[in-house]
Amino acid sequence: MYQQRKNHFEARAKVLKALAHPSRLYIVEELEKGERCVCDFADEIGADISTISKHLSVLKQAGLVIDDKRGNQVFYQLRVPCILNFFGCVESVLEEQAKEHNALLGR
Amino acid sequence: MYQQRKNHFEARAKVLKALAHPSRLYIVEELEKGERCVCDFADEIGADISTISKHLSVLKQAGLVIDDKRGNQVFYQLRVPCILNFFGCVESVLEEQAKEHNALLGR
DNA sequence: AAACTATTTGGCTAAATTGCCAAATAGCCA
DNA sequence: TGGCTATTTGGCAATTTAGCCAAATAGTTT
Repeated sequence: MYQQRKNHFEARAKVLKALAHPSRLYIVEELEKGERCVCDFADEIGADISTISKHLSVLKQAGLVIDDKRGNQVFYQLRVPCILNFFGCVESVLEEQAKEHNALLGR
Repeated sequence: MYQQRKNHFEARAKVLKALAHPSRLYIVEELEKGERCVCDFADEIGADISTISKHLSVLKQAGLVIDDKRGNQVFYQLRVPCILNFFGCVESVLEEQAKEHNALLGR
């Protein structure tokens, strides 16, 4: 059952891995508001532009964003509109953790 | 805007990272059907039991599963019920990729 | 063409992840 | 107690990832 669908699990994992980085999560959240160019992120995140560019490349490889070069800037936008809902569950995991943490502290 | 919520993005990323592995995705999918013990997975996945145990530990650390020792077995179950919906979006990313791939091949 | 801006790529090091084996731990049963 | 089963932990090598700098590429402007 695992071996037969191994490729499928690997493909899923690749998408999740692309999302599993704080800077990339921020980028995805920002892109939900609309397209952005690379330079928009560099200041906000506080990393080298080449680092941001590589993060965007990871998201692109995973099929999460598409890029569009206009002039000498490259604009990125989300390719799949459902990412935000996607995080509802992640949040509920974090909430459960918070609850338990508080319970352990006797609150 | 990023710096202020950095901790939040890091917490989210941790959860996603825990899910971002083919074997762990399989485990999560199986756990949706009900609790399982460690040994159930070893044969199916074809990895060393210690490897499976470590995967389960990663899921536990991330708050995704809880464990319950009964006798000399340890049973794991999902802690958060929404994980399955969670994958709807991942699937749509994969479908988009497939579409584009076919388009490039002129199908 | 030269200077300038925006982005990507290559190279490097440091850190994290994966998965195996061997050893340790815990519970059960004779 | 001793042996057996199930699971976890420690240690190790191989692979991957992250992020910086420097260099390359592409487009714009003078």
